[in-house]
Amino acid sequence: MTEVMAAQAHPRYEQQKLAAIRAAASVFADLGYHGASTKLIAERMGIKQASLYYYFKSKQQALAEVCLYGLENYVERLTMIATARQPFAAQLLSVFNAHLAAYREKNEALKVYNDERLYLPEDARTELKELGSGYRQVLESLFEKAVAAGDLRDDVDCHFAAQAVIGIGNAWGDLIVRDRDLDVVSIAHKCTDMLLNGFAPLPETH
Amino acid sequence: MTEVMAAQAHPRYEQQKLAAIRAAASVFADLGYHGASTKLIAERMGIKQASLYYYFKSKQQALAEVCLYGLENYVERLTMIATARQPFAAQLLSVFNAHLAAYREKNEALKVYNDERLYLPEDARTELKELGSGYRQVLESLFEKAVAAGDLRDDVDCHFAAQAVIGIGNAWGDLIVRDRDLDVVSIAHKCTDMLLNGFAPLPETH
DNA sequence: CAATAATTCAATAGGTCTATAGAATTCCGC
DNA sequence: GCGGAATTCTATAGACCTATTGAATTATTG
Repeated sequence: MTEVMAAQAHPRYEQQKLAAIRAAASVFADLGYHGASTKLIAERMGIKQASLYYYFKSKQQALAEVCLYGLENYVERLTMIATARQPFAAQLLSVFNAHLAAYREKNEALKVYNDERLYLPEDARTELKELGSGYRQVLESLFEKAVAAGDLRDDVDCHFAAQAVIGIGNAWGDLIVRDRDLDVVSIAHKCTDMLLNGFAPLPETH
Repeated sequence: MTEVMAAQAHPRYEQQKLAAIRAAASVFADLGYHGASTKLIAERMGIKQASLYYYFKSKQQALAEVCLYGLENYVERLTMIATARQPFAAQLLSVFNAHLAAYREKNEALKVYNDERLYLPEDARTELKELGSGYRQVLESLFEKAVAAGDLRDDVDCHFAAQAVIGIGNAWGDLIVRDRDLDVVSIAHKCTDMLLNGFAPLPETH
């Protein structure tokens, strides 16, 4: 309700607000929303617990903002990939690369979005839901176009395919977050190859 | 330390202990480990909060037991599938069927194992780790055998493949838990087809 | 540098949670 | 139905957590 938050223009505020979101993302990612304490979030950004409430109205709002932050530019990036004029295989590779790179860069916030958003109240979730299901829909229509263009088998279930891409991406995303040695590019290639060609040997083409 | 727990033989105890594990699994699945309260777990099984401590030494022990319960027979079932004499494609289908069916049957405990086990202390996690990585290893060697037998391309990264199967299975498992209308068998078929043949159209075989 | 605004703080109210202790109740063989 | 064991209960200590309040501090601007 207070317009304090809207009174930006102060660079310090913006900077600290971002630090607060990042700290919250980090703690939520480590301990989960319910396991996290505002004290720890504040400590991780170097202020006292009560000061956090200068940037968040409540712990729940912090979660909502972390989730939004995690999705920032995420759907846009996918849309750009989907509208680029490229062979489908290259697009799919870009999708995996972008998905996995997002985990590596903003890993915590995205992880929080995936794992903790369900603890948000209904109304806060609807805003996210649009963004999130937007992601799946863009992916789905990318597959549909590829089927129409003959780049994919015409019996492909595009809804299934989109879910599968997200599932694989998130599964590897989690592993990537935990193990910094894993190579994003290599994994993206393998995911793409698996989805396109499968693991079965090529039939004899004589 | 107390031997009270070991003094079984009382059918009532076994029955209530199981009910306690199931109630804990249910609440942990809904709210996460940290979001769950012993009060709610007790309520969901129809007793008072303090009575729960007759069955669990602590909330943490409850989590450990739920996770173990979630993995029960899980690796065994996979091992049976892997050692059966069947075509690889049939085995892979069985793997997905078993994985998804496990989610549907004991969905809560398995979900808890996947999502909440990281909140267990080191020592409690090692026991689970053996079981869990056993699962991946059985899967991995199943792929290795298939490669050796020529049922799969010889450039398949079996570690990657095993992780992918688990990732896809868990992703769909989560969806299955939330939407009872989804058809396990149909999804298992699509997963198998995707992994084996990919989505790309078959090359012309003229 | 004075005044004003922005940011951070200490202190705490009020709530919930885990786990324990010991009393009350239920169950069961006899 | 009696007596002891098994199970469940009430009550509560002690810890932690969120959010508020109003004061203290720091930054900014004229």
